[in-house]
Amino acid sequence: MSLSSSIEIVRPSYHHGDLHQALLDGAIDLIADVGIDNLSLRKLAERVGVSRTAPYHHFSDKNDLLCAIAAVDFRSRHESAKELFADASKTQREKFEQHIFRYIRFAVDNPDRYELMFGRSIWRQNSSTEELRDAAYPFFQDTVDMIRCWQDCGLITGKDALRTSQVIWGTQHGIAKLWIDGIYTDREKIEELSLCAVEIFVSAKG
Amino acid sequence: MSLSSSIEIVRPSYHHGDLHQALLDGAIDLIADVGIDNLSLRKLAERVGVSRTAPYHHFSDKNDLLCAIAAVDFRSRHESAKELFADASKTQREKFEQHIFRYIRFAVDNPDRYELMFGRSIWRQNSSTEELRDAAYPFFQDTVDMIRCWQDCGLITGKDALRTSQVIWGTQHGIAKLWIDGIYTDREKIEELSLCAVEIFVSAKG
DNA sequence: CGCCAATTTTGACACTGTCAAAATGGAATG
DNA sequence: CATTCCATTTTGACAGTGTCAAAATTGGCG
Repeated sequence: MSLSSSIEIVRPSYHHGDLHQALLDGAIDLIADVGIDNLSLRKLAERVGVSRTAPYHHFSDKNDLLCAIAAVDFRSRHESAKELFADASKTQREKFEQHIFRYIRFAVDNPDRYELMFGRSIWRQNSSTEELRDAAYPFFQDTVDMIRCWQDCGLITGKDALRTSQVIWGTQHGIAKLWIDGIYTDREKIEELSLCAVEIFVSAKG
Repeated sequence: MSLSSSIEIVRPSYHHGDLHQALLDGAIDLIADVGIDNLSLRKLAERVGVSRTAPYHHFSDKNDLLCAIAAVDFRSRHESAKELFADASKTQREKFEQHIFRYIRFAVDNPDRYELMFGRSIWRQNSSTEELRDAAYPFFQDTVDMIRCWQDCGLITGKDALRTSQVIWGTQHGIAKLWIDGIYTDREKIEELSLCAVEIFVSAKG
């Protein structure tokens, strides 16, 4: 309302500039450094320059923080998928192939972030935050709609849109997970593997 | 060598009867009780009736113990798969469907055991034990051979045996993981989902 | 200025995996 | 039988974790 308020940067919090955001940024940095398994709230607090328990006034517990980080990536993936689907310069077949490739490539290139997004810790037994679900479910829903469209135009099998979509999602997820968890080790062959999957789904029109 | 030795039960260890085996058995019990995430060596030691650090003389660390438990299940799954494949009373199509169904059903019915077998903790960054690899790799290899056979008899697509096998494995693993990790929640539809996957792979013969 | 409430810190607790050193007890040897 | 030996087990300890309760700080508002 005063003159100064229109110039000053808004400070949603008091002592720290914006500890909430700083924690999210710091967490992503820290995960990149030490991996998702070695992420601890204490290390994060130290990196941000704050005491051990300060984060608990912005996130109810560790799970809450993890959900918030994952939500950021879900929104980003959703945007990427929508952008791909709206690209008029590509054929439907190219879009479907890219859909499969991008998903797996993101997971393989960002194993810790993917592990967080789809790992059991944030989803198991109703521990998912409302914010997380609000970010993830529309992403899932839009993916089903995309698959349905590719069925309607005869690119892939048309028996049941939801089930087919879930099978394809499972395939992407499974390939990504097997590599991330270190069971399947041959990274150079991931693209070849993705292509094999695409061909199976495209050829399955009966 | 003496008379008594032929009657007495063999005791491979000294103080405890067979702590090594008791730890393996106790761990499986404990996992069933508290879940894989809440399994701790201290709780395990207490349940077996031994002090905190006793297990360290039979397993070099926690990872070593986890690998040993997983190895037991890998051998068991391998036997089950071989038995199915050798069943002469079933058609190849029935065997393939059962192959998919059994895998996913085992995972869904024993989420903690499956999580241990295929979770990142025991496979990531060369932390897998030689015993674990000796149990798991032959299982993987035989699975590829089975898929190759189903390709040869024209049941499923025949482009590349190894890649196709990996895609199918990925699909099974992905569906199982999405359910276990709590992302896909509808358990009653798991069978329907499995069947949808089977039909896609079977119809994909081009 | 002084109060208030949001924010942060300090202290503490129970729990984890794991190392080092001490204790134990069965087995072999004299 | 007594003694020594060594695998086995225990005790003690340490660093690290998530998280709660209470105290302290700090900025905004009346």
